[in-house]
Amino acid sequence: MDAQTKRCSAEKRRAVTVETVVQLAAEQNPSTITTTAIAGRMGLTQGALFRHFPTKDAIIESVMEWVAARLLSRVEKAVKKAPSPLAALEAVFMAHIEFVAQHPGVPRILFGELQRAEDTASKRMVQKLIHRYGEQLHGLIEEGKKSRELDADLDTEASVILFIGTIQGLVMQSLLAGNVNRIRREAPRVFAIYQRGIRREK
Amino acid sequence: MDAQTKRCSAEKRRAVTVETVVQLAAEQNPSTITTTAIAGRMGLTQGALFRHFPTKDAIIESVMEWVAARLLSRVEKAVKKAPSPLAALEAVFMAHIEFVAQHPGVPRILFGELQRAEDTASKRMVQKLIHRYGEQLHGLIEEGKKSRELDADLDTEASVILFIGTIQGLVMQSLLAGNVNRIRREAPRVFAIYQRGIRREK
DNA sequence: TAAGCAAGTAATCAATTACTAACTTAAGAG
DNA sequence: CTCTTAAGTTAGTAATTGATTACTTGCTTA
Repeated sequence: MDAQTKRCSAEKRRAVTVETVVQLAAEQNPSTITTTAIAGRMGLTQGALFRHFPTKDAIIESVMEWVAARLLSRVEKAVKKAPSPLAALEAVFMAHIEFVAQHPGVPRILFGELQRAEDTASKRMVQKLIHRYGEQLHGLIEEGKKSRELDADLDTEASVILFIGTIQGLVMQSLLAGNVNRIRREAPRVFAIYQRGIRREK
Repeated sequence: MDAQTKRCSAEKRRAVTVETVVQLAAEQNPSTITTTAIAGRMGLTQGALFRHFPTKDAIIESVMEWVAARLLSRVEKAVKKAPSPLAALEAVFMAHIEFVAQHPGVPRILFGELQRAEDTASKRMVQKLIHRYGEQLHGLIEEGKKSRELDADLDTEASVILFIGTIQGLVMQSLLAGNVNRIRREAPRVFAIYQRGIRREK
C-alpha cells in the first residue's frame, strides 16, 4: 500500500514512484495508469507527484531507466556465470523470464511504448534497450557457432528475433491465462525446442 | 480518407467503421483511438457513429468479430491446401504473417485487449480466438507426430506456445523497425529455425 | 530557537473523453 | 410530388485527465 506514508527525501520518493508504476502495470493496461492512481497507491496526493517529476512522461522515462538497468544487469550476470555460449543463452533466457515473472508489468510497458505513434524519449529508450539486448544475443550466437555448439549455417539474425519472440510469446500466454507463475514452468520446455532449432546437429 | 462521403446504409457504415478502426490501429496505439478519430477518418461527425453502435466497446467487439472471422478463415484455407501436417503448419504460419502484414493493427488490438484488467466481452473474444487457434495447432502437431514428420517426444503444448510467440516476436520486430514489410522477409527465416526445433531428427 | 527550504495538500484549471438529444436533410416508396 | 424514415449534424453533457497554484507542514541548521 503506502511504501512510506511519512514524508521522505525526493530521491527516495522518485524511486518509490517508479516501483509503484511497475507494480500497477502488472495489474492493468499501462496506458491507463493515471497520475491519480500512482499517487493513490503511494499514499500521496496527485499534485505531490509533480514536485518530483516535471511531467508524466518523465515518470515513464524513469521507469524505462529502471528497467534497462535491472534487465541488462541480470543478463550480464547470467552471461558471466555461464560456461559456454549455449549455456549463456539459456541462462539469459531464464534470467529474463525470472525478471518478467517478478515484474509482469514490465513487458507490457515496453510493448505499450513501442506502440506509441509519437517519437517520445521513452520510446527511443525501449528501442535502444532491445537493440542492445539483441546485439548481446547476436554476439553469443556467433560465439556459439565458433565453438561448434551451434550450427555454422545458422541464421543469426533470425535466431535473435526468435529468442526475443519466444519470451514475448510466453508473456502473452501468461496474459491469456491470467497466471504469472505458469511462465516459469513453461519457459524451460519452450526453450528446449528453441535450442533444438539452433544447435549443431550431431 | 472518406470511404463513402455520401450517406449510405447502416450495414455498410458499420462495416466501414470496423475497417477504419483496423486501419487506425496500424498507425497508433489502439487504446488511444478515439471515436472522434474514427469518425474523422470516415468523413463523418463523431455523433453519427452512435447511430450505428450503442457504445464504443460495441465497435471494438465488432472489430474482434471481423478479426476472428478473417483470421480463422485464412487458417482453415491454409490447412486444407497443405499436403502434410508440417506443410500445414508452415502454411498457417505464412497465412498468419500475411494477414498481419496486411493489417498491422490487428495484433496490437489483440494484445491490447488482453492487457485490460476488466473482463470485457471483447477480451473474452480474444481469449476464445487464441484458444481455438491453439487447438488447431495442437491438432496439427499431434498429426505430425503420427505421420512421423515431427519428433514423437515433442512437447506439443510448448510447441504451440512457441508457434504463437514466434509470430508475436516478428510483430514486435516490425514495431521496433517501424517497417511492416520486413516481417514478410524475416518470417520464412524464423520459421525455418522453429521447424528445425520440432521436426523429427533424421 | 528562528529562518529557510523542501515536501505535501487541496482546490482548481483547461483539455479531452464517450455519449446524448434536438434538429436537419437526403433518399426511396406510394 | 409528397411523405416517411433513417442517416447525419450541431451543440451540448458529465466525467476524467494531466498539470498548476496558493497555502501548509515539518525537518535541518545556523
